Amino acid sequence: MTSVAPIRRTGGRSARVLDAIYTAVGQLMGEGKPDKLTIPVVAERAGVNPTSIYRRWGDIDELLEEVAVAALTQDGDRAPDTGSLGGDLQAWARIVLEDIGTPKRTRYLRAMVAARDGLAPDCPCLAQRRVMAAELIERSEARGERAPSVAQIIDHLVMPLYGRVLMGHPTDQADADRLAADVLALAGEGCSGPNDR
Amino acid sequence: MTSVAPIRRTGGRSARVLDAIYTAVGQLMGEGKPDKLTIPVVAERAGVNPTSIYRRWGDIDELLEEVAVAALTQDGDRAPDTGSLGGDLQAWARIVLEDIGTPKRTRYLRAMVAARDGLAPDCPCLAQRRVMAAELIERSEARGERAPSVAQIIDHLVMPLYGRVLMGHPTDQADADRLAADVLALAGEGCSGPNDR
DNA sequence: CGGCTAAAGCCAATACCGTTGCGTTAGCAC
DNA sequence: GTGCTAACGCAACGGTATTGGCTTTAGCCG
Repeated sequence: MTSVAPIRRTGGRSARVLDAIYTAVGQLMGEGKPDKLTIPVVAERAGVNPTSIYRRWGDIDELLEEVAVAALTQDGDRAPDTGSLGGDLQAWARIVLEDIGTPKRTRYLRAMVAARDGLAPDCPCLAQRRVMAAELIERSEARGERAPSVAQIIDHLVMPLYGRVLMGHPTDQADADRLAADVLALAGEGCSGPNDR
Repeated sequence: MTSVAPIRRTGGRSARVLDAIYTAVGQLMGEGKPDKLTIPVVAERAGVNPTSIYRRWGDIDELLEEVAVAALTQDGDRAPDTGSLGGDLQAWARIVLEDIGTPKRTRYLRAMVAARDGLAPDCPCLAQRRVMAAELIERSEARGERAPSVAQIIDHLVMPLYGRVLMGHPTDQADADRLAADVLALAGEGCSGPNDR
């Protein structure tokens, strides 16, 4: 059987509905606990029929995950450029903390983690971070400095911040600064071999 | 008003019911996603009336959180004692990864994170880790070695592991080893001041 | 512009969850 | 053993999420 290509309709109304749903989820996530976040509620807030949501996603968690990754992926933050790796790391650490530290973003993060099952090669919400880290490193090496690897920055700067936020551990700018300092120290010492993971 | 002390009944039947519920939650968590984990389901699996669960916890999330912290707190792991800080860190990193890397434990971790709302001074699932870290440090300093702080070990060894697991990022023993090596390097260099946070 | 049909809306039926009131069982203290 | 009552089991209720059938709207293509 020659299965005909299903022609998607992405424009006009569909786009409008989808956008309304996204913004509705965003609003509701910004307001309170995700516990009471149910499909009928989202539908009403979006001025959309619940059936549409059921048809398109089928499950709240799927919708939540989709919105969460969308929200966590598009951070238009520019990588800081202070002239030194230490300054860049510190500034960037503060930015990341500021970003994921807001209640809404924290809920998004938790929702995304909760929705996750099994192993996925790389989490979409870290992709942007990797790009940023790589940019910092590149600039640093262009200046002739010793720089840590992307993996090291992710593991020792981003992961602690994400972990703290996820666990609800209070974290302030000073903590971010210390993490940045530690990573910088790690770069200065080539102790752990090539470490180009 | 002399509020009479409510005499709890912890023995016999109550204990049996509670144990059945705990094991039921454990089984169900080991099987699949927590999405479909509802009170009636747990009750049926435990051979217990749903009312008992509602009365005692009132909410699934509370029950889940309680079981999760119970499961994540009681790790009877002995802190490894290899004779050197580097060896201890590496062995411990492997243990921790082995622990939280199992599907069941990972789901527990995710459930606990999802249940979290707002900021709490310290996450119960990290308390035991802190104790272990402190023990490692103590032994190390007794040998006259330079040791990192507890916070550093948590931030740079435990958090990356937890973060990776939570995000579903594939992690193997080699990754754990590298993290341990990095922390060790961090200890060797006193770059970031006293750092006794 | 007009036809085709994907996608949204509407409505009713269903299923399941959470809740409450009351009778029954069985710890704990004496 | 006996009494008291905490904790469990049972059953019925109310509400809300979910599903299916059908109609209506409006993208996309010629």
